[in-house]
This record gives sequence, structure tokens and C-alpha cells, in this order.
Amino acid sequence: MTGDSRRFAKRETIFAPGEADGDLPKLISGAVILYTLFEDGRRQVLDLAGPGDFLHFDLEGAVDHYAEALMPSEVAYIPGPALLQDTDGAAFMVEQMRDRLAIERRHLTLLSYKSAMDRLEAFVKLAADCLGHDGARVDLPLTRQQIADFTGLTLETVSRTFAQWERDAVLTKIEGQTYLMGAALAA
Amino acid sequence: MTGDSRRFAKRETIFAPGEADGDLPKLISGAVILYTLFEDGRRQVLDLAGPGDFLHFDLEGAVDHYAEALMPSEVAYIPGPALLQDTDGAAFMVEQMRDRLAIERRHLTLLSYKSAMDRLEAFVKLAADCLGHDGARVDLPLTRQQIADFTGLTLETVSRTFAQWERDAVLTKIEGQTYLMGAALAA
DNA sequence: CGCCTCGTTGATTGTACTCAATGGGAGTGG
DNA sequence: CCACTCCCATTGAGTACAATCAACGAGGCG
Repeated sequence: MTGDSRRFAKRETIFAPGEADGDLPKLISGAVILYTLFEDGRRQVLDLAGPGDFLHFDLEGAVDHYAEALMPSEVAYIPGPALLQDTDGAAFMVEQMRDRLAIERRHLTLLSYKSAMDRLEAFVKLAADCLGHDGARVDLPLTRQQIADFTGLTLETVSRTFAQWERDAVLTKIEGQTYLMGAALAA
Repeated sequence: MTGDSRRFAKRETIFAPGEADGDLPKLISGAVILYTLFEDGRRQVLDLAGPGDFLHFDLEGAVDHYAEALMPSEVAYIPGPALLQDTDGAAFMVEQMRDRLAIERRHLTLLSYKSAMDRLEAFVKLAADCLGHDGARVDLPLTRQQIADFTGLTLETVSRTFAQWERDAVLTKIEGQTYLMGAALAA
């Protein structure tokens, strides 16, 4: 079930729309952001992927989004058609897709919130679940712009809200991109 | 591949969270809305389903959303585990899930738009694709509140935008819930 | 008729967007 | 080492747009 694998540097593009060759890219380690690009240059982040997640499920058709490494990452390429031949493999793939669907729906729910704070609270929790966290410690290897593109806000609003949270000790920057979630967020 | 089937009246609940029995509900005819309910009573519409769509993919685990008929609908129950045993069946299911994922991502994109008009324009197109349309004629068997819950707006904003569109002949109400999309929307 | 749900329209307010300027850190080259 | 640049982040001021609160209208049904 393991196939070829490749390593990607931070900020490197793993694939772009239109590329698909029957192999399914599965993230072994690192973190990846999936997004689409509009004509006007705006980006919409579709998903975050952590170790174990598939980056797309297109066996043959054209993928319609970009994948970019948020940190040094390793990607394995699983032969898709072979996976489907096997009953256990098919069940595994269905389970993976169901998990993705559930994540997308949490993302949908996030975007339905009308206030910036509600959205960002949901974002931090979702990112923690997608990318992994150590208790109340979370890594957010995203730029403010990427967080904005994930939450449907502007980078300024994201910046202001995080600043407010730091003042209120809801979220504390430990160092770099690692934060400590306060009681209000840890739930 | 066909199993039992059941008919549901308009506004009837097809299933609620927590119910799942290994059979996959597939919509034969009609239209269905999938949504979640928050503690505060707010609803978030997750998806619209038309003929041929599965209403969930949970073989055993608990479903986490509601399904409600938007019009008289018929639902077939496909034995899920049996479907997975078969190679063609598994491929079919994977394809269905991939389509759902694509729809959810369009929905995500819709919710990332900041203006009410952009969101509702994307909504009308998405609903047309999900529920079917006859050229520029589209049926929107949703209440204003349901459209609001789909787009993350309020029912007042939806009402105002539709009124504006009727004045500008962007969207014309033919009768009841059937509308005619103008050039601006037909794209 | 009275009741209820759904939809429309109006007036006001608040929040996040927009435009704009400044600050800070990483990397490069003299 | 310092000057320079570039990118990302922060902060400020003003504004626009949708949310909110509220009243009213239209249709369906017992």
C-alpha cells in the first residue's frame, strides 16, 4: 500500500490544478494547505491536511485545487486503482473521504458564523485537530493572510483579533508560530 | 443494488443525527436539505441533494446531521457493506463521495464571499446544479430562512436582495418558487 | 374569523472592511 | 558590521454594508 514518496520544502507547491495521474498523494509528515485561486488573485483555503491525510481523491480527473507545504513535508503516492481493487483498501479510502467530508462541514459551519471572534475560535480548534496539538499548545504555521483566506476575513481583522486575545490571555504566543490556548479556547 | 425504498412528504424529516443502520439512503426523486442544529436554535444548511445523491455515507457510525424533504421525495436504502464488497460498487461510492466533496467546496467558496449579492448569486447557481434546472428556469423550493441558513446571511438580507433582483430583472419569479434567471445569473 | 407561518419593508446600529502608514525580522550584499 | 530590501504583521481612522429591531402584509388552514 505504500508507493513512491517525495519530500517538499516549506512553501513548495505539491500539485496544481489539472495534475492527476491515478496516484493518490498521502501526507506522511508535515502540514499542507489546500486552496483555490480566483481570477482576481484572491485565494480561498479549502482545507488543512496533517499526517495521514490524503491531499486529493482524484483517480483520473483533473484536480481543481493547489496543495502547498506549510512546513517540510513528505508525501507518499498510493496507486489509487489498486487500492480500490482490494476490499479493505476501498473501505479505508471511503473512511478517509468521510473524515474529509466531516472536516469540510466543520469548515462550512465556521464560515457561517457572523462574528470574527467566533470564526477564529473555530479556526484555532479546527487547525489544532487537523495539524495536531500537544494539550493546549498549538502550532499555527500559517500566515495571517492564509488564516484570513481560511476564515473568510481580512488579514487586518485576523491580526486585530489575535492581538486582542493576547491582551486577554485567551491565546499566548510561546515562540514563533506556537501558541498556548487559554481556557476559553481549550474547550 | 437497489434495496428498500420509502416516500417522504414535504417538510418530513428523513433522518436525524444519531440514526444509522448500515444502509445508505439514496435519493430517487425529489429534493432534500441537509442541516445541523445548534444549541441556540440556529441552523446551518450543509448541503442540498437532488435525485441520485446519497444523503450520507455513514455505514455504522452516527450521522451528525438532519435530512428533510423539500418536496415529496423517494429514498432508496442501499446496503452499504454489500456495496463495498463489490469493486464496481466501491468505485461508484468513491465517485459519489468525490462529487459531494466538490459540492461542499463550492459551498465553502460561496461562504467566503463578503457581499450578500455575490453569495446569493453563487447560491442560485449551486442550487440549480444540485436540484436541477431547465435552461434558465430554476426551482428554489427553500424558504427565505433556509436560503439564509445556506448562505450565512439573514432572512431579511436574502429578501432584500431578491427584491432588488426582481426590480433589476436579474431574477424573475414565474410562479410560486420557480424563477427565471437573467443574463447576469445564467452564466 | 382568528391564528400561524412566511415574507416584505423600514430605521438604526455595529462590526468588519478599506485605505493608509508604520514596525519588525530575515536575508542579501557591500 | 551595517545598510538595504522585502515580506509579513501591526495599528489607526473612516466608511460601507449587513445585522438587528420592529412593524406590517399575504397566504393557508382549522
